[in-house]
Amino acid sequence: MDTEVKNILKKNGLRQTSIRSKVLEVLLHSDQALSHHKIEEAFDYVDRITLYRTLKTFKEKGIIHEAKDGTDTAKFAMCSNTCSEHAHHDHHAHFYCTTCEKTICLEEIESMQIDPPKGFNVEKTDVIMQGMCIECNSL
Amino acid sequence: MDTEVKNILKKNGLRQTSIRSKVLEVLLHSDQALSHHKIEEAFDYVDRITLYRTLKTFKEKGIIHEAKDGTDTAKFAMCSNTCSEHAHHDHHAHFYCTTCEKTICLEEIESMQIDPPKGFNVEKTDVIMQGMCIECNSL
DNA sequence: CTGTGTGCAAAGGGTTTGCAAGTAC
DNA sequence: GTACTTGCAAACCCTTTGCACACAG
Repeated sequence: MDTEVKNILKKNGLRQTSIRSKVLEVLLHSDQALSHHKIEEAFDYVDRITLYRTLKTFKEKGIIHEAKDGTDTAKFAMCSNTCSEHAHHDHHAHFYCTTCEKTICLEEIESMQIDPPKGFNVEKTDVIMQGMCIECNSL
Repeated sequence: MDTEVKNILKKNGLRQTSIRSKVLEVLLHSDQALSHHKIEEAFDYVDRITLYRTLKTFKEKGIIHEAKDGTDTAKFAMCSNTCSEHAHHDHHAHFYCTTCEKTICLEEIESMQIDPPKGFNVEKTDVIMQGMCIECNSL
């Protein structure tokens, strides 16, 4: 049914299982980065530990990225197509709306554009904004 | 002996206790943001729970700020003098060195300068850089 | 003396590890 | 059939809460 999901798993040498498929479906159709908890809720029931491992596997394969949003729980979102096992490219800012509690990837804000101080080598930059998102603002 | 420590506690209506004084001393004389764990190590022995509460109190009073550095544990550093109970100003970037594992406050990088997308209201922006710090670079 | 601070026990939440049973290929 | 996945139990770490005792003011 969802050939995109199938392809992603195949491309990464992962077996087609109902849990993996469902996790990918949920993330693919989400406009926001989701917590472990939210993903868990999308299932009638899923073993929490298995879900942790699934997410870890996806992260290692470069299928999803873990977004920090300033809250204590990590959020997960699909990587752009250019990501792979050895090259992640989630170099964008993340916005956490304190009203609706959504975590949104801001692809338009390239986090790597910020210059570090002289003498510092930067491998990775995270930009986390908190405030009110465009949807909550227009209510 | 350390009048600065005394003054900070007095100014914030906190009692002079050995734990609080020591925590402040440690943070005042540190060039980096320290984890709960590192602060704990500065003591011969300190009750971990009490230390949590001490840090929480300091944070609420605006004496210290909690820096996120991309690792899973929070780091703590002194606030600038302009911070108070109701107005925090730790609007600077933080650098985590993956070599020496230091977390450094980059006061020169104002995190609030980054513009959010149209329609979004930003209350707080965190910028976290990871890489190699100036000291490790010159070795 | 009074209220703030501390120490200890317990509990809660998130996450990982080990192992046996199940399943994709 | 074989290796990868899953499910369950247990454990680990970080952090918070409750309560009795200790101590700064």
